[in-house]
Amino acid sequence: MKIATWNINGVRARIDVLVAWLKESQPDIVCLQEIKTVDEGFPRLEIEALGYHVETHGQKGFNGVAILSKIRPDEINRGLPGDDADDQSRFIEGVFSVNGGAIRVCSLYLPNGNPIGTEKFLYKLSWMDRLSAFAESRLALEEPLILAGDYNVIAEPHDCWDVKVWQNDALFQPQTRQAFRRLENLGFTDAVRATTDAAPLYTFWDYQAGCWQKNFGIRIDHLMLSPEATDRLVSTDIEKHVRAWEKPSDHVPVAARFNFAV
DNA sequence: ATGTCTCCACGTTGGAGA
Repeated sequence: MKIATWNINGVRARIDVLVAWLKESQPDIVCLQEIKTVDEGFPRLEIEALGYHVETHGQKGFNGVAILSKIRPDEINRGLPGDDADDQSRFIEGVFSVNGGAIRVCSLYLPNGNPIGTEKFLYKLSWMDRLSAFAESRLALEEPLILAGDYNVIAEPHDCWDVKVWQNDALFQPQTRQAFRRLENLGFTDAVRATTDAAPLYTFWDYQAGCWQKNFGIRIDHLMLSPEATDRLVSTDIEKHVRAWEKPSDHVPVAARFNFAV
């Protein structure tokens, strides 16, 4: 089973690229971020025509996440628990049946948090606290759980092209990296790092200043796996070639294969 | 340093967010 995450940067503007990629990559489950549309605006017919179920948690103009799946979800939960006043659409969870058991797949769009020293950075850190609490509660189920998405976290220095450029950015602050490590300390595994020692590896290249051409990228799109999911992990791919397509997202898909049987 | 995208709105251009 192939599970992928991709920050699509506007699904309405990117529908042709998304359809082309789905046909080529053939993922079983896709976590999308930054769909930038309300649920009614999602181009679901084009996706359903390829045999995918579509579950969205949209928002007008910004944010928005979705889960596309070849198999029908048994359950969908929208929104990250822990703050009823949070009205930003950044989290959706799907539960699927495989081998008679359940797997949980979450599509998350972690707040950017810039600039540091503002409410936006505090919101990022509190959102990460809520994510850790959610992850810890789900661990008790002892099920395969995949927390996939745009974390807006540069976890290690070799995950960016120049630490000097990022040292004052919310994505690389000590508090940000510490909060990310809390997930690892709970028992979650970074799927890409579990399957390769290669560095640098990037998943995002800014549209500006020729960053793609110069390979000035950062690795911020992650699949974090519970122990039960890590046990089933086979391989990962950062589908970098998609960044060179016409009208690309600034992020590329990141995929992991598991030996779950449907 | 701020070169590019996407989306929205008292829309045909500018601001916000990334």
